[in-house]
This record gives sequence, C-alpha cells and structure tokens, in this order.
Amino acid sequence: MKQDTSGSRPTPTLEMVAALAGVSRATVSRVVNDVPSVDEDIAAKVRQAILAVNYTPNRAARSLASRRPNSVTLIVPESTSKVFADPFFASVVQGVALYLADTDYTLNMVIASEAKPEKTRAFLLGGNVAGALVVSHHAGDRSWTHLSDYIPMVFAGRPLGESASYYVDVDNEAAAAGATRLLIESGRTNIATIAGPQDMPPGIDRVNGWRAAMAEAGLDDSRVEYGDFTLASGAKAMRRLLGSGKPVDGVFVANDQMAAGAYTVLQERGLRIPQDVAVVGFDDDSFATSVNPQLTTVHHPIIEMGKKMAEILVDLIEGKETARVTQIPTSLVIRESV
Amino acid sequence: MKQDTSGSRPTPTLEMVAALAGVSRATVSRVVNDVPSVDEDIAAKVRQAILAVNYTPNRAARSLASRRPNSVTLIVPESTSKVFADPFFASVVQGVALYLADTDYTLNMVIASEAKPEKTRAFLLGGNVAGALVVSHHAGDRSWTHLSDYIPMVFAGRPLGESASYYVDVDNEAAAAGATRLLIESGRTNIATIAGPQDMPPGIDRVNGWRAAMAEAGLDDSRVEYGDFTLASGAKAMRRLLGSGKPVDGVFVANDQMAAGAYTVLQERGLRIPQDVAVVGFDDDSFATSVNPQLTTVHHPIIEMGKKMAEILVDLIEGKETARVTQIPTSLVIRESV
DNA sequence: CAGCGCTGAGAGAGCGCTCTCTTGACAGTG
DNA sequence: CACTGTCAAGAGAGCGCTCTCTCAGCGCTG
Repeated sequence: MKQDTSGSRPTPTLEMVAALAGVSRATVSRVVNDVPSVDEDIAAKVRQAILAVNYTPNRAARSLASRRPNSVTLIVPESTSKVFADPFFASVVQGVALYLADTDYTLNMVIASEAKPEKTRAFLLGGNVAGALVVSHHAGDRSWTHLSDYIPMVFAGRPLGESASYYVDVDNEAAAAGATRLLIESGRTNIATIAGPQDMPPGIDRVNGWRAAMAEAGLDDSRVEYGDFTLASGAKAMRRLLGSGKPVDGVFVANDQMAAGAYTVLQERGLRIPQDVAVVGFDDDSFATSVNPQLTTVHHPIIEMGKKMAEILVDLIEGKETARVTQIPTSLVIRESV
Repeated sequence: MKQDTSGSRPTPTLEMVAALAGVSRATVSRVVNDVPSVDEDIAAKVRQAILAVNYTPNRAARSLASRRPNSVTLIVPESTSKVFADPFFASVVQGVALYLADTDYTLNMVIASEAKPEKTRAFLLGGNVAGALVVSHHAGDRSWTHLSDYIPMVFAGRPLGESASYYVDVDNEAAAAGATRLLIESGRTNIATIAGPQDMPPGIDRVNGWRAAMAEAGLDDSRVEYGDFTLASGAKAMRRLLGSGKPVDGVFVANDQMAAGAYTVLQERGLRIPQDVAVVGFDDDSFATSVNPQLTTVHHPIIEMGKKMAEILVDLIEGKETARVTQIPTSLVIRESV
C-alpha cells in the first residue's frame, strides 16, 4: 500500500517492455510464456528489454487474464497443527515447497480452523486456488475429502476407511514386515511389537505388517502392546511387555519416538540392546540417532512424500491422468540396535 | 485449468451479485469491503444476494484493481529447512498462519534456494507480495536484510551484528539470567552452563545471561562448555563438565535438547536430578517433558513470536509506525529438575 | 501471376475487480 | 422558491495481463 507512494518508479509492465523492444504486448507475452512461434531475433530483443527494465510478470494480472489460479494451498487442520512439535509436518512442507519452486505455482498455507471451516472452504472453492494438499495426522479429518469434487486435492497418508481421494503414502505394512523380518533373521524368536493407535492407518498397518512377518515365520504373535506414538507411551508399553511374563528378545516399535521410550525401560532393567533385546523402529527421525545405541529403523521418506504430493497435484490440475494411490518406497536403515 | 471446463456453472462475480440485488457493481463492492456509506436496506439486500449465489471475491482481480498485493511470504532459507527436524520452524509458521487468518492476507511460503537466490528476489520484488517474513536459524542469513528497503520485512530472532531490520525475539539474556537465578536461589553454588554455538545470537545471549546472574551473585563463572544445540552435543558437554575436576551441583543448559543429552550422562554416572545436580533448560519444547524427571525450563513462546511477526508485518504494510525490536516475554516453567 | 495455405506478429477485447468522478435526491438556507 | 451543500449510488475507466482474431508477408502451386 505504501511502498509505491514513496516515490519509486512504477513497476515495469509488459507494455513497457513492448515499447522498449518495439514490438506488441502480445509478442512479449509470447516470449515470457515460451510460445515457440516467435522469431528468435525478436525474442532475443524482447529478452534484453525484459532484463533492461527488470520486468517481472504480475501474477495477479496473469491469473486474472488466464482465468487460472496460480497457487496451491496446503491445508493443515488445526488439530494437526497442535502436534506441530513433530517433524512430520515441517518435512512435508519442505518437500512440497521444493517441488513447487520449479513450477509456476505458489504455495500458500492455511491452518483450517475447526471453529469456522466455512472460511477455509470458501477460500478453496472461491476459485482462488488451483488445488489443495491436506496434511493431517488424525487421518479422521475427512472433512476435506468431499472438496475433491470441486478442486484437485491430494492427501498425505492413507485415509481411514474407503475413499476415492488421491493420496501419497508409504507401504506401512510391507515396511513393518520387512523390519520384523530383520529381527527374525537375526535369530530372535520372541518378538514383540509396540504398536501405534489403532484408529490411525499407520498404527493399524504397521502391526499388520509385523503380524504378517511373524505368521510367515511361524512365530507367536501374541506379544502386542499399544502406545500413542509418544515417547512416554513407548516406555509404558515396554514395561507391560516385560511384565507379561513372556520372554522378549526383539521388539518392533511402530515409531522411533516410542522406541526411545522403550530404550529407557530396557536400560533401567539392565537389558542390553541389542544383545538381550533387539529393537527396530520406524520413521528414521531425530530420535533414531539421538539414542544410544543408535536405532535400526525404517526410513520414512517424508520430504519425498511432500514432493510427490505436489507433483501429483500439479498433474491433476493440468488434467493429466494419475494413479489415486502412490506409495513411496521405504528402506531399512541398519544401525546398532539389532 | 480443467475444473471449469467440466460443465460447472460459472464462478459468481460481483456483476452477478449486482444484477441479482438490483444495484451497481460499485455498491456490491462497497458492501463487500464494509464501506460505511451504504444504506442498510440496500446492504442487506446485497448480502442476501451474495449468499444466494455463493459469491467469493476473486483475489487476483482484487489485487490487480487495487494495485495492492494481498499475500505475504514466509521465507525459509534452504539451510534452515535442512534442520527442519526441530519444531521451531513449524511453530513460527503456525503463529503466523493463525494471525493472518484474521486478516485479508494470504500466507505463502518459499524455500529460498541458495543456488538461485535471484528467483526468490525477483518474486519478492516483482510486486507480487506485500511483505515478507524471514525465519532462519543461521541468523547469518543476512542476504535478505537489504530487501527491507523495498518491501516490508520482519525477521525471527535478533540478527547477528548491527542491523536496522525489524525483528521479534525473546530476551534471551534476561531469560537465561532468570533461569540461572533459580538455580542460585535453590542453594547451588557450583553452577555450570552448557552453552550454544557462539555464532548464533541465542547461543551468545544465553551464556551472557548466565554470566550476568553468576556475577551478580558473586559466583565462579568458569564452568562453561559449548554444544551445538543437539542432544549428542549436550551429552558430550556434560561429560566434559563432569570430567573437569570441578564440582558441579547445577547446570543451566542453553536448550532442552542439550539438556536431555546432559540427563543421559548424569544418569549413567548415577547422579540424581535434582538432588545431586539441578538442571534448567531453555525452550520448553517436547524434550522438556519427555525426560524424567521433567525439566524445569524457560518457556520460549514460539507461536507468539510468529503471531507478533505477522502483526508487525501487517502494520508495516499498512504504513503504521512500529518498533523495530519486539521482545516477547518468557516465563520459567517449574517442573522437577531443580 | 493469381490464388492458396501457412506462419509470425499485432489489435483489441476482456478477466473481475476498485476507485474516482459524476449524478441525482433531498434537506437546509436566505 | 431558487440555490447550495451533503450524501448515497451509479458510470466507467482502468489494473496488467492472456488469448482469440485478424492480417500481412511469404513461398508454392497450377
């Protein structure tokens, strides 16, 4: 509002570039948008003029004239924003931003207030946004799903229950099975799991993977305790596991943070990792390397997820066909806990 | 691009609302923008029409016509985005988004690539953005400072060295002194500190605060070890402190993550917290409550910082006078480690 | 060499708003 | 009762672009 009043020269426009290059506005527009049918000599002259006046296209005008919004929105449900302390969100944003940097889309972010969801809805549906990305932990946040009918949307993580929405996820089940197999191959037979909440897809899928691997090896899969993905809950679950009377020589923990919790209990009981009890985690976040011995875990490529989400969204916006479900490959990071 | 081709009715415009309400476009615009000089009867009719056609203003058109961008950009230098694992960034974003939700500004985010800074520069200077916020850990990222001459900018954290930029921060020094005083008042006399990197303002200010409080109480301030704000570095520093030969009965640690590291060393040596060694941290992040005993620490109001940054930026954009330096008050969170 | 298709560039009409300017209605004044 | 001042609402000119349409120029063909 102010910054122009203060006497600076006017922002360069297409018109000015055109005048300087001695061509029409349309031609400058063609050059800016890389339309091939422009004589190379003229294009060069135009580019030079653009540089000379330091021209940057006005996004608002462009969006208006082309009847096409040029931004995509990342929606963070308020409930998710409250657990912001974990790195998941930040990494997804990073991936998304990284991908979009090479496109013409701008990334904007909203925290969707649960109090007045219409506000966000109106913003999304008002034609101001080309598409939206939803990153939510409580995958129960399906309130956004139906917007898929109106604008392209891509979700982070498999939604709970059936859904026709596009989403990007890792194959939690397969990854968990792989992690469990590592434990089995190391010769452990009394393998427990500390599972995540059973109302969240990663919680569900990861136990299932563990179960599948156990069944495949003909091992007893009764050693299951549940946590809520926090460090403290991991410690409690480990305590229950140890107190159950059944021997335990290996644990697959559904995330690294709970694994760190399990570590504390194991160590206060004087159990050595991995000699007495081997531990495998999931996520490969900062907890994995901050514990001692460092945790062997499943690498969860969150940044890649963000990139892929953005890629799919852009494809959707541009009308390209894409698969509804995209699974990013995980890998096992072998460190010292098995 | 596609979503309109697919046969949906056209997006409602001001024109349509005007036609339905039987008034001119200008009047609808006045109602939408809360211009007071509109007859209440007419305004009511207009509002009803808006609801009827489900009208949402087109931001691009608005921005174009008013010659005023309606978005602000949050710049995250690439180097900072790499340490995304810590919650600082996410919380700032949350605060910013929360504040902006009540304004007409939209928040967009860019990761500023170190490789091609001109891209970000052009984006910011191209008149597409009303102002920018910079959140950077390596406060050495002064590459953005000079943009303050062209568009309003607000920084998170005190910049290193002199600068005329607007920024929001906590009073690290005073807060550290307060934390140290708590240790002193609890009767400790051999108080050490695990300080942060001395090339970052919080690292510098927090030791200085500790030193000031020690001097004030006439205590020996020679017990200083440095870390880099990571858990592992905190553990190493604690080990050096304990190996120095000097007795230690209290430690002020410059962040909670390093304090968690110090905990592991203290506990592996069989030292009880707080009986043998009292510990005070800084930040009040998830590490503070995930350790046992829970950490007494300085609450760093990051979300508030984000809100304040956004508030100041909006004031700046709108030409209001504001102080260059804003300090958010901290508080001591007493838990179990002193 | 008239007629053709083709290609590359310009003309000009908007996109959906804001905002200045103008107009019309009405109350108050001498 | 003509005149002025006030205030609410309408008219209309853009904002900086994109995109369709048109046209000029060119090399071919028959």
